[in-house]
Amino acid sequence: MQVLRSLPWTVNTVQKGRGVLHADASSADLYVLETGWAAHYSIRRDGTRRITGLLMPGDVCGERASSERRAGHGIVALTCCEIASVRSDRIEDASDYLRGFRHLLWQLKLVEEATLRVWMSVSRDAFEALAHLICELHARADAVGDVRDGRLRLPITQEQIGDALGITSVHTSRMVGKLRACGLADVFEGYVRIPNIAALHAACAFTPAYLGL
Amino acid sequence: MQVLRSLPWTVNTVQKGRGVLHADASSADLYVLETGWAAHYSIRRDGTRRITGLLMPGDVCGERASSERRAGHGIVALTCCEIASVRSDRIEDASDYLRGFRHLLWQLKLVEEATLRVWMSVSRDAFEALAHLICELHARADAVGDVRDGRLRLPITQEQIGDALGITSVHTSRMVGKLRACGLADVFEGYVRIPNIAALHAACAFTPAYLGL
DNA sequence: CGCCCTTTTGAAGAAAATCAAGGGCAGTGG
DNA sequence: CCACTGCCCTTGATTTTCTTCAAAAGGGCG
Repeated sequence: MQVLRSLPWTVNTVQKGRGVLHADASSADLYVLETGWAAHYSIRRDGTRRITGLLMPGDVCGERASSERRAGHGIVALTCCEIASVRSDRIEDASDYLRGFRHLLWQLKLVEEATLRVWMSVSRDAFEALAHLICELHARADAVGDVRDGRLRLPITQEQIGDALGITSVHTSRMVGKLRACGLADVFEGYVRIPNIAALHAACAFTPAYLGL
Repeated sequence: MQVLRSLPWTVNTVQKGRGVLHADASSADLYVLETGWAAHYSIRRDGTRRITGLLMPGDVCGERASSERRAGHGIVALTCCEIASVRSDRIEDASDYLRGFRHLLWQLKLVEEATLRVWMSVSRDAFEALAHLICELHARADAVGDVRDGRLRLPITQEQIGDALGITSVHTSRMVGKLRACGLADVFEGYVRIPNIAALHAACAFTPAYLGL
C-alpha cells in the first residue's frame, strides 16, 4: 500500500447519484474511494438498474476496459463520496514502484473477478442472497476495523440493496423483515446489526475466502 | 498472439465432466482451450451448479486468484477437450515477451470482467437472457470465422445452457422452443441456426462491444 | 406544515421451479 | 435383430417465488 501513497492523488467530491469517473477518463486512470459508498452498475433496456459491485471506503476502482465505457455502464455514487484519483500519465512517473504497483492491481482485479463469480452463483433464493450480501459487507468492513459490537454502516437504501441482488425494493423489504424476524440481522437507520455472525454465515453458507482479505 | 505461440505448450486431453486445471496448478499457469467447450462454474450449497463463463476453442483461462481454488469452484470440460497449457515457471523463461504477454493477459482479464458484468445485468427474463447468450456465442464464433450460413456449433446440452442462465433445464427447453417458434433461432443437434442475427440482436438489445473483438 | 423519500404491508398476477411422465435416440449386450 | 439402458428433450400440472400495483405510515427538511 505504500506503493499507492506515493502517487500524486487529487481528491474530488461527488454528489449522490453522480458518476464517479472523469468524463475524459483514460482506461488506466486509478480511483480510490475515500469516504462514502459507490457502485458498479448497468442500466437495462427497460430502465431498471443492476448493481454489479459495491464500493466501500478504501476500495479501488478504475482500470476498466474501454468497452465498458459504453452507454449504460459505469460507477455511481450511492452516497456523497470523496474520490481520490490519479491520471494514468502520472502513474507512469512512479516507475520505481511500477512492478509492485502492477502486481497490486492484478491482485485486486482477481479479487474483483472472484467476487463477481460469487455474486453470480449466490443462491437465487432472495433471503439467502441478502444474507450473503450482508455477510460479505460485514467481512469487508471487519477487515478494516469498521465493525463494532456486531454493528456496521450500511448507508444505502433497500432499493439499492435490491439492485445489487437483482430483486425489487418491495421484495427486499420483505426479506429484510424476514432477516429481522429470524434474529439474524437488523437493518435500521443506515446501519446493520448482526447479533451472531456465525449464525448468519450458516444461513447462507458464506465463506469469505474469495475476498482475499 | 505471436507472443503466445513462442511458449512451450503441452497439450492434454480432458474427458467430458472432468476438471480442466492441473491438480497442482499454480495461480499463474496459463491454459488455452484448443478443441471442445469448457466452463467456469460454482457449485451451490444445494448441489445445483451455476456456470459463470463459457469457454470456446481458442479461449484462454487460468491466472485465477488462488482463493478461487476453494471447494465448489473450477473449470470443467463440457465436452471432451484438448487443453494446451504452460506452467508458470516456463512463462518466466520467455522474458523477452513479458511486456506484451502481460498486456495481453490484462486485456483478456478486462474482457472477462466486462462479460461477467454483462451476464449479471442481462434481463432476468429467461427468454431475453437466452437470446442474449446465443447472440454472444454467435459474436464470438463469428470473430474467429466459425459461423457459416448463420449456423454455429453449440455442443452443449440444454441443462448446461440453463446452468449458464441460472434457470432449470425444463425452463430452458421451453425458452428454446419459444425462440424456435418466434423464428429467431433454432437449436438442434449440437448446432444453432440464426436466420436473422439482426432480429435476434433486437430481441435482447445485444451489443457486442463488451467482448472486445 | 407540506413534500419527498423510504419503508412497510396487502392483494393479485406473472414467471419460473418443481414434480411427473413420455418419447427419441444412441450405445450395449443378449 | 431386438430388448434394454441411459441421456436428452419435451410437455403438462401444480406450487413457489417474485413482481406489480396500490396504499399508507414514518421521518427529514425546506
